[in-house]
Amino acid sequence: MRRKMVRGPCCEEMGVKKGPWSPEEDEILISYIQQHGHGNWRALPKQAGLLRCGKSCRLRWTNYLRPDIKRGNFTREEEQTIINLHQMLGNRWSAIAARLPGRTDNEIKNVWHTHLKKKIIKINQTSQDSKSQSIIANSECDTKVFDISNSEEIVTSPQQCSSGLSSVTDSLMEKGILKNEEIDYSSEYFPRIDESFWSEELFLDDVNCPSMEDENKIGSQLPLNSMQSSVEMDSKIEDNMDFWYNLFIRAGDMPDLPEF
DNA sequence: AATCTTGGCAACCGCCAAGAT
DNA sequence: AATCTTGGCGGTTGCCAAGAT
Repeated sequence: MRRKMVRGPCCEEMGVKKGPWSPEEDEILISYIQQHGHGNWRALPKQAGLLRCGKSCRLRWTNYLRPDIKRGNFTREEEQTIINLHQMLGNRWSAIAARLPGRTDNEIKNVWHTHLKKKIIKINQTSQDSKSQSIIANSECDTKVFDISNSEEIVTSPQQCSSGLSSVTDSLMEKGILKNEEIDYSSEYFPRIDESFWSEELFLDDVNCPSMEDENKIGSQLPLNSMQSSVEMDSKIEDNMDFWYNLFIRAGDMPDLPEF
């Protein structure tokens, strides 16, 4: 019988330090990597003279010490990008981070859980009140709502998307991913994040939500509207990741929104 | 002023996939 | 082919500061 390999925690060794990094440790790690590169993370702490496990060193470097890390608050554009990409990819933080230069998956995950999710849930709850038959109302009002398998419409407004949408869908149709009859281009399928999303007060009476019937009509091939949980769908999105991302870049002519 | 609660974030844990042996 | 090692990822935890009571 084949046994599953199990590895113990990487920091089992005695004397290995855990918890927050001190400035001195940071300095040692930076200095070592600048001189030698990181090479083998497991061997690094010993060679650098750090009482840390390799994994801890790698995490500290990739999430905090790397020179190309961008610190500070996320811009609205970055937040919008996260929302859009999360809509496409679900909780695949590293894939999302790859589209946000200088931001780490950990940071994006944190900002999602602490800021963005709350805003969207607030919208979702308000939408539930006003649109009982909508897709959103059909979703459970907890964090699962935003799983790729069950996420609802969080995309830019029709105005924001319209310029890029037709070329996007054209291309997908060329590739055979999307069929013309599966698409309804009418703007009602694109509930919007408008200025109310970015402010503390939400005015959501006019959030556009597709009905279940509409959703079925659209089918399962349009990632912007109906994220599907299947691996097939997932890979289609992945294959066209740049394409979808470019859509959102093109759709970036958002209205001037107030600062937080 | 002291205590409790909440929110934000850095860091850890466990699992998995890929590459090496 | 089987086993081992490593790096990467996502979920979760725990600490700390700020705000509320």
